[in-house]
Amino acid sequence: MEESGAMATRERIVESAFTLFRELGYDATTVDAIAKDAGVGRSTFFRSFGSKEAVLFPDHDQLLQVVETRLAASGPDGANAAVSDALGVVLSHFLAEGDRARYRYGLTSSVPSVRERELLNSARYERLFARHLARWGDDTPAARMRAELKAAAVVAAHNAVLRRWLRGEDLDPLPTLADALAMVARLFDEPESREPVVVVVREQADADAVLAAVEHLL
Amino acid sequence: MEESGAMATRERIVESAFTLFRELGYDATTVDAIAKDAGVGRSTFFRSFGSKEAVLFPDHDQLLQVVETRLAASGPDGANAAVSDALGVVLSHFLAEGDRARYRYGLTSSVPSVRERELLNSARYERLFARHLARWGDDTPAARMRAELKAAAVVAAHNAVLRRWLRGEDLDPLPTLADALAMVARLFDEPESREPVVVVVREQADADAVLAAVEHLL
DNA sequence: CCGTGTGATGGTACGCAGTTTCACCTTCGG
DNA sequence: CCGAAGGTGAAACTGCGTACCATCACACGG
Repeated sequence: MEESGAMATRERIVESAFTLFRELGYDATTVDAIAKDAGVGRSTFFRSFGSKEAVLFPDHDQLLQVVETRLAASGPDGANAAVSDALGVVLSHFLAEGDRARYRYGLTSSVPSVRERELLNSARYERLFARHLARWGDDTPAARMRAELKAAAVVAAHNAVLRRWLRGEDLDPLPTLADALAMVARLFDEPESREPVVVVVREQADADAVLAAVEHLL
Repeated sequence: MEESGAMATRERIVESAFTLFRELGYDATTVDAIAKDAGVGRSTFFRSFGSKEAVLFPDHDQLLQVVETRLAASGPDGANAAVSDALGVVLSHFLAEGDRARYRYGLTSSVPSVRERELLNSARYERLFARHLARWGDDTPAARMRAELKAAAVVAAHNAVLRRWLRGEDLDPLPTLADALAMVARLFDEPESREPVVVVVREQADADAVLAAVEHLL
């Protein structure tokens, strides 16, 4: 009861909500109607989901928890892998939702409050990544700034890839996400001295001396 | 009347709102109370500001408009300058607000709906920058992704700098913003071929020939 | 001087989200 | 059998945001 029963009511509410949203439209569907359709009281709806918008993202909290534990499990070494894994889990979840995710995306385009809720969800992810990226980095202002920027970038990358899939422009977005995160890594994780190195040697110098000079410069 | 008069009522509403928020707290202050205090009807309040939260950011739309025109005025050449200018205007506006900005920041920490509104405002800036950065870049998927990432990064940079100032950790944030944006530029605008360039010349070659060879390589 | 249109305002009523309160009903442990 | 605990439903309530309407000020052409 505490487990499968409670889950069943939750899922029943979500099912009723999406069905009614499709039939009547989001705005025209009241919370009363959803609760009535799901066979529960209005109180139960608000106890299960804090708001009408939240029922559109029923797994958000759980997903956020998964991301949190994955990031918390990593140290500075596996940082990029942890970020990739975490965002891969999130993206995969949306892919698994299928039609439901696509319908919700349609709502974000037409219903302001739904779009806002979506943005807030992204912001929560960004805060999570920023916190762990800061933890993995140095304690200097520059490093903390880098963490903020990288957090914003990785979440933006995920969102851009997700949106492309939602629009039907990308049928296999997981490799695209990997590419995008590789781009972020290339942008952020390169050595900081970027000036081209110019080495001037005697043309006749022997190869070992040249290599030694080059290695010394680098 | 159409200009100074309308502005006066707007400013009077804002003044009443902030005063009452400080006295009673945000949640305990109703829109009715604000309108009554400002000597206008409730209708006028909602015509001037679409929501209770909007009165906390009275210049947001105007500021967004300034940013839009500044970005629209630039071509791909002055892109970084346009971004810096636009964000400088935004940051300067918050600095000019002074106490009001700091009080609002306190609200974002304690009142969820205010924090959410703040995040939504940032998201609007991000969309704006993403649009123009995409316009300035190529029409390839990689370039469009870069535009999304850079938009997220520059807005995150501004927000991080602003937050440091709001917390009193940075008394002169404009140079800090310049530094942060320089970091973004360094991360995003480097040539993609990052291998060090090694130029080999005869030691006795004259300087002009060496420079010509170097320039040719770069 | 007078109608008429137009735009801004205030007032009223309404819908509905979200909160609070309370009564009820389980289920479990004594 | 009983009492505590937690989940449920039914209400009442607050307050935001919207819709509608009556009013007023002001401009314009007759």
